[in-house]
Amino acid sequence: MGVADPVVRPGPVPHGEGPPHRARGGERRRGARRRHHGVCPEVPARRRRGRGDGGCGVNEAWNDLMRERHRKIEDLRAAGETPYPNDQRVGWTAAAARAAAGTLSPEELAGKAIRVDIAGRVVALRRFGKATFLSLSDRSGRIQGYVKKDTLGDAEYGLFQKVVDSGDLLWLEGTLFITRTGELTVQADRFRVLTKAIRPLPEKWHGLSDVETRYRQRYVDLIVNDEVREIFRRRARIVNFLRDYLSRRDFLEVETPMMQPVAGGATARPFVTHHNTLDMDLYLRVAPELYLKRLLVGGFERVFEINRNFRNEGISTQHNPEFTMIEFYQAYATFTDLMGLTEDMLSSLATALYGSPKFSYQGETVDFTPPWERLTVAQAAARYGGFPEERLADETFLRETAVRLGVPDAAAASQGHLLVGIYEEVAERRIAGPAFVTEYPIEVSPLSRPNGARPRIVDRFELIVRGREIANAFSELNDPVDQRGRFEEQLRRRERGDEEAHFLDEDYLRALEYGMPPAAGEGIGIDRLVMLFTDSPSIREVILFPLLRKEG
RNA sequence: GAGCCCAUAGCUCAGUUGGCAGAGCAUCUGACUUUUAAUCAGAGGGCCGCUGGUUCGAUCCCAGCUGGGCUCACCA
Repeated sequence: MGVADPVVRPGPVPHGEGPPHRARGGERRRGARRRHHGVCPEVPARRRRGRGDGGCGVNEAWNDLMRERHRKIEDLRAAGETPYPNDQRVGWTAAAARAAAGTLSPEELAGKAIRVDIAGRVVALRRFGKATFLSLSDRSGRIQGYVKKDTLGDAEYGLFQKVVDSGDLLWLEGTLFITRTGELTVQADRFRVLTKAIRPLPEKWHGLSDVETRYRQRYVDLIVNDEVREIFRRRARIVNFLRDYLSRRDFLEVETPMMQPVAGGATARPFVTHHNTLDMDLYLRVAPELYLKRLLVGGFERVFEINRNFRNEGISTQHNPEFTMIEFYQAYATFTDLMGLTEDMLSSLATALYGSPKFSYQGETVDFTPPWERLTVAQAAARYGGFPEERLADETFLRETAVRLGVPDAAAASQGHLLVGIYEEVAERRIAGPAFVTEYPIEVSPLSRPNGARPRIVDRFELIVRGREIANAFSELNDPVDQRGRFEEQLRRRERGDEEAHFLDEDYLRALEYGMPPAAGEGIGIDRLVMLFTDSPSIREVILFPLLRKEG
């Protein structure tokens, strides 16, 4: 290697000329780092130790902490070890070791001399010269390891001291015992570095709290913040519960296209992508609805899908451009059947998670004990807006109120849009719930079945919990002629500039013409449900990798 | 898209009425064989987000930009 002292010989630097030589104080160090593209980076002389460390192979951008750790990789190699072996089998987990120890007293445990071998991330190290305690974290939890010189031997213990850092992945084999302070511990007589970490872990006490770093480097967040791991474990549990619940009731799980030639099934702006070979524009789906109902036509009378939808709209604590929904459809059922199913499903889920249908969200109690409140859109608007309910049937009143409340496009909107606009403005966010809001106007529900007695409203409900829409369900429109008329109305809206209006899907209409059984369908926002059940204030806390702008 | 707030060491944060940049943890050196935020002594580590402006001098004041957070708008 031998980069002869690269530290700077800056040529004459014209005064007052721009970077990188603006500040004289910083010049030496900066110069050293910057001036050697593609060559071995500079390592302070006192750290070189003539061992081929810190030389070529070391990334220029690495800081001293990382160079130090890279040096330890060379130390490992010098001791005949590889820093990234993949041949180590692991017999135990932390939880298995705990289970094996059970409630044995320290003496009983010592008597049984249980041998275990575990692997995991070193998340804490407490060194005492000739002995070291460490905390090892694996998929099942944490367990303490104890490594000491007279058990390991001088050479092995010396290597351990020299190369093992917090953040490394380590394998230990030894005997279980309980320390004086009562902690179950693996007293190791063998160890092996399974992966040497170059980057240091965040601080042990405050951990990683910078929200941006937590989302961008979720891997670090998951390493150090146990409660974050717990959120995503719980998310998996929730999804499994729902899948199991529906499967047991004879629903078939299916997967339908995420890339669709026509984006349908929801009022939303889609993302557009392109298939090169077919030279065809495709939309990322905004909903699986129209495909799932094609399956009803096909004879799968109960289907569900758990998957992502994509909506090219705003980002907030409630919205991520891609989000997960479960949608399910049941033939020969109506939206009122789905109210019962939803009450049962979600109260059972709450009970599975909390042992009770009651739980706390952001300091408020949510109670999923059935039956849940039912109220109409007009009742909710009247109650929370302080209007007499009769007046909400009067178009002039609706329009004036909507304009006053700042409902978008209130001047031109239909009566139904005005009512829903007012409801959303004054009522939705104030409904504590769980509540089924019903009697949506037909204009805002182009895929729903009209009510038999009152054709201006549809047989639909939204489930509101803590002011947020958690689910949306309706009896499905299966009259192909009516559906074509609804699509055509959506096209007229689109022509008037409504980018969220539905497209007309000819193939879907063709499917309806073959006959779709009467059915009801429901979509539940998984992310929002998980927020509720993990007490998370932001949707980004329950999505592993939320969308962020490109890193600067 | 708009308003408000934030950006300083690997992490968590102080700070400078504008004058060579600070702490704790982490790292390195030394002591230490039942600790768990181990302890003790010493050392190193900074493009103070980026680009300009003002100034003798900017991490600090001003402007623009980038990224993030919250609220609002849109939406589920």
